[in-house]
Amino acid sequence: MSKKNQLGVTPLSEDVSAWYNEIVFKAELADRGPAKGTMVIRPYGYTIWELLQAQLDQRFKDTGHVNAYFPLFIPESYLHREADHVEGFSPELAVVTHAGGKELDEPLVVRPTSETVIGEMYSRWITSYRDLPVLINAWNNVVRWELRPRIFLRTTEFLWQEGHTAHADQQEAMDETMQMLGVYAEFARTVAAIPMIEGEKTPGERFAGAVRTFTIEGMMRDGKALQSGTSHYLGTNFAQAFDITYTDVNNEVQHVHTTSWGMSTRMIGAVILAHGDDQGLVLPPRLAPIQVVMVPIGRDEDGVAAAAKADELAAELKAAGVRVHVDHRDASPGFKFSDWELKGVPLRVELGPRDLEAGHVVVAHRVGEVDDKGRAVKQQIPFADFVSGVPALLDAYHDMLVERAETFRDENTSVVDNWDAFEAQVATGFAVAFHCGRPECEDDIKSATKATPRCIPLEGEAAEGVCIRCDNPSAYGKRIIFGRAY
RNA sequence: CGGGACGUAGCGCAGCUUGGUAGCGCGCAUCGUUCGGGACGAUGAGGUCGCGGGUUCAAAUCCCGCCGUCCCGACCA
Repeated sequence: MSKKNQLGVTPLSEDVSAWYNEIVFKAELADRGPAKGTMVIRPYGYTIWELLQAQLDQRFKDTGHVNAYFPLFIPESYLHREADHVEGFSPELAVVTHAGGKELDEPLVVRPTSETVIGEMYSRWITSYRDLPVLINAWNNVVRWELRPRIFLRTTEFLWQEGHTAHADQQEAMDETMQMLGVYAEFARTVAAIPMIEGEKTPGERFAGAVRTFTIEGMMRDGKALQSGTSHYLGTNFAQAFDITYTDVNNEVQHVHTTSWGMSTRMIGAVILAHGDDQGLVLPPRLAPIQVVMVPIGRDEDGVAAAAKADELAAELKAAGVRVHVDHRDASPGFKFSDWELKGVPLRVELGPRDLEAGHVVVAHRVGEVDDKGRAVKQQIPFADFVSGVPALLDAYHDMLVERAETFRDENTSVVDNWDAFEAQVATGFAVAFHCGRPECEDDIKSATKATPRCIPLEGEAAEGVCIRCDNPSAYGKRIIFGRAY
């Protein structure tokens, strides 16, 4: 049993798993559903998802994509058309065998991902080079019967978006694959304040049915990696399986080259694990349901006056596009401070009789300088400056979170060239090392250290050496990133 | 599926060894006092002790069976 602080939360440093679960429940992000592995996303958590969705969706639109919706149920036979795909997903399929009171002629699988149905539809829609490219995204839910669920990180049913594009040739499809990887990395940094390592998965970690799989990998507060978005070049694998062909300018029939890319509710888990601390959640401002919380202080007339001023300032902030909330609950200020810290609100504003008289508010940042009691150093800001200054404060806070995460990641990443150093490094962070590229060697490293190749980074100097584990010549032409993963 | 822990009030837990009126803390409700870092007092509501059998005058407690949950591993966005 780990010791808990006064909030009843196990310290992050003590037990990350316990901390994570307690934060998710206490901050009211989500709750467990009645069926194993399912989750209820509560309003506070769902608002984060809506903010994430809106900002990611805008980026898809900006890069020329349109949204559509494809069915939840897929004929089981469809999955079998692409050999690697069915092999990869079969173990985790939920299959409907009975419906409408009788057994179905052909079972239906609940989509684990939609390459197959979408492939089928694309084969009907695409006939000419003039129909290409097809640039469609879908926001939906998928089901994968995972053996060990964890809220947000790996639930049986999860929400995500899956982009599916079809192109005339490899070059264009690869450009799309890389473009969307870049969109994810930019989004993660700009919106979620998480710096990501962009890279390619090794063959052993590739998506079932893909020719090449690219990933963004973030480092969580315990030094573990979280795959936070993927972009796949599928070659003509699905085009061949679903007969997606077009006639080119020379009147020759060609298979299209397809891509798929996705980001899921796991990203909420990434935000929790990348930024949180012993006090609770730390939300990046652009995903925070509440960016500024105002706590009026005082009783009787003082309290009424403070509350009125808080409402007035909040109305001005709201007009300026800030997500602000005034806490009118009948509870002590101290309670409210802790409560909003647990919920990760970036800026807290205190407004009491003394401030009213002086004409300023007291602002505390959720993460920032602390005093000797470990509490946020507060600053006094005149009313007028405050209202006009909040957007800049939030932007600066965002930048600080990015920098903090980046510094943390860099401090916990090391280039290693011998096995002992490798073992020590992956216990607490990322190791950058040579690898021979053999799947058996990857497995061996995993059973010895729990670490897996996270990616072959896009960045990173060309270099050759010997495998960190088996001394065979290195593959990939550069060092690759290893780490323990969620 | 393997290893571990656990199921008692909304939440966290004690009680079980040695069977005998089901408890504590938090939370909740009402009233009063409080209010600048999780305030305090008084009163009160809230339980088929996971489910099914068995032993017994009597089972949360002992016995048998089942179900479920969580954590660690294999799978994975």
